[in-house]
Formats: sequence, C-alpha cells, structure tokens
Amino acid sequence: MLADEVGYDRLTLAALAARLGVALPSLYKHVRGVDALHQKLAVLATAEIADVLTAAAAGRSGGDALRAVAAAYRAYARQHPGRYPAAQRAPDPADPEHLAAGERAVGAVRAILLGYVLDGDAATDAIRMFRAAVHGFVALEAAGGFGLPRDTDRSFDQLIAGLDRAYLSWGNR
Amino acid sequence: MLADEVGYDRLTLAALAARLGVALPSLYKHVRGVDALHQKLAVLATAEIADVLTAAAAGRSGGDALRAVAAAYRAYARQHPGRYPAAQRAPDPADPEHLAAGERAVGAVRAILLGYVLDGDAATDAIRMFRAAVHGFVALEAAGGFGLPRDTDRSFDQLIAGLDRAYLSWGNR
DNA sequence: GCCGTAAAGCTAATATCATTAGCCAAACTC
DNA sequence: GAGTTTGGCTAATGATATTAGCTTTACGGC
Repeated sequence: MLADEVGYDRLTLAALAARLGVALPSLYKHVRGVDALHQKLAVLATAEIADVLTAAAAGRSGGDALRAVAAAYRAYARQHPGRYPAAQRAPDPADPEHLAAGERAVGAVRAILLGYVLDGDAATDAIRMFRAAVHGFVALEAAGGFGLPRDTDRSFDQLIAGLDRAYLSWGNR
Repeated sequence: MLADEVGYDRLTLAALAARLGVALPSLYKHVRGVDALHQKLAVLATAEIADVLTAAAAGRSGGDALRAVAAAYRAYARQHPGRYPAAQRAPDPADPEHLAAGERAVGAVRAILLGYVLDGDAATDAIRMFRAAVHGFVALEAAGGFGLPRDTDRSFDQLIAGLDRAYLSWGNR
C-alpha cells in the first residue's frame, strides 16, 4: 500500500492520484479530501489491528496470550509503518464502523485480562497500561528513539514481562 | 509559543512569519527551511524535558523519584502540546547539542534506576520501559485515545505504580 | 567621519499540494 | 432508448515552501 511505502506524513492526494494513474481532482469523486482519506485509513488500520490481535489471542490465555497479542501488535506496526500511525487517530464518534473497530481492538486486550482476574477500573487501567506501553515502545522504536546497541527484541520481551508481573500482582491485591 | 498554540503539525513558516510580522522569505535568513525549524524545536524541547526531569528528580530517590519524574514528564507534554511532539524526533547525530540534550534526558531516568539497583542491559531495558510507558500514555492521552470515563490521573498513577513494581521485582532477580 | 561588509528585510518567481467548479463520456437503470 | 449516475477531465484559486536577487541599515576598521 502507498501509505506504507511513502510513510503516513507523505501520503498525499497527489501521490495517490499518480499511483492510481488518474488526475488529482478525480480523487474527489471517491474521498472528500485529505482528511477523509486519513480517516478512512484510520478505520482500516484499526480494524486490521483488531483482527490481528484477536487472531493472536485465539487459543491462548494468561501470560501466553499477553505475549502473543503484544508481539502481534508490534509486528503489525513494523510491517505497516504508514497505516499504523493512522490508527492513533481517536475514533470518530460519527463513524460507527470506526467505533466498532476501536471497540474490537480494545476488546481483544480486555479479554486477555480475564486471565488475570482484572475487571472494573482495574481492567480499564490495565488496558491503558497495555496500550501505553506497547504503543509507546513501537512509536519510539519506529522513530529511531532507541540509540543504544541493546537488542530491541529483548527490551520488548522485558517490557511485556513487566506488564505480566504488574497484572499478576495487581490481581492479588 | 506559536508551536504550542497551533499544534506541531500546523507550525508553518507562513504562520511563524505572520506572528513575527515579517514576510515569509525573510525567515530564511534565520533558518534553512521548515525541516531545520523542526530540528531546532526538537533540540529545544529535548533540552527542556531534560531540565524538567532533572529538577523533578532532585532530592528524591526510589519510587518517590520515579513518580516525580513521570509526573513532570507528563506535565511538560500537556503544557507544551506543540513542542512535545518535536522532541520525539531522533537526535541528529550531526548536532552535538541535540545529542547532549537527549543524553541528559535519558540520564535523568537512568539516575532513578540506581535506587532500584539496575544496571547494564537491565538498566537499558528499564529506561526503555519507562520511556515507552510514559510517552505512550501521554501520546494516547493527547490524541484523545482514552474514551472511557475513568479518570486518566488515576490510570497514570497505576501505570507508574506498575513500573515501580516491575523495577523492584527486577532488581531482586 | 567615511567605506565596506554583513545582517536582515523585501519583492518576484517557481513548484507542490489541496480544493472547487464545471464539463463530458461511459455505464447502468428502467 | 432516455435519463441518471459514475468517474474521469481541465481550469482556476489559494496556501505553503523555496530560491534568487535587490535594498537598507548598522557596525568595525581605518
């Protein structure tokens, strides 16, 4: 996909028109403008992430599920460097498809937490912790923010191990 | 500052020229272009973050220092919504000032970890964990990614508490 | 006090991108 | 077969970035 090839910030209507072999204004027969394009990409990426997370969780539970879902999330972000940033746009309240995709993605994470006996506010905090940790890691990694030679795969494993410990000790409070 | 008023992505040379009351091309006598402006802003923001983290850590240690530094980081991001994203740009290897600022900011986090008896690869992983968790949280929060009514301050406290637990159990391995 | 230069501004010109308006042909519907 | 929808086009406008080249002003050295 063009977005992944040129990067989210360089995904331009002009580039898209060139790729499709049509004149730039022709695109307006399909999207309302550049913002609508970003919005559509956000919905697509969010839905894909929901799919990927759900598939990774299938047949697993507990720490096993946590590691698999986190790995799947990171893999998606790395394999789709243009789509992934689009998914960070907050769901448009006026777009049911977007809301549903977001809910599905969050639901995949929530399901993992059942294995840690977390619910209510604790579950909300745990979901936010997961999202913050994994998104933050992936974003910093993509931006080249990790300068030291230390293997980032190892660091990611430790990050998820830390989440696992936090969830475990949390459930037993 | 203009960047914080209009947002990082809408920080444009045209807007800056208007703010300064000069014609747009006049800016080229001071910066090489829009990319150089972003770069300068990155250096400024990174240095300011380093200052803020260092100040927050002064006179504290252990979990106390961890909470203070995390709170200071989040406060900076919230108070400077235009500058903060600029700081996510990877340090320019050709810019010693940028490298130094980045090293100072990371050093402030590294100093906290002394209280947890973490060093070597474990310290690197711990720093990455801190950055991922805190950056991820403020990024999602700024993007409006936390839709549920649950108070985000509480969630942030829990996130930092989770980091604290992870570091503690880590030091004792 | 005068001269040369560097600093900092300007206008003009060019290129890219987004957007709107209005026209046209093919395809699809009834 | 007539009418409408679909999807493409050119032309025009406006915002932004960038470069080129001109001008003024302040300042240092003499």
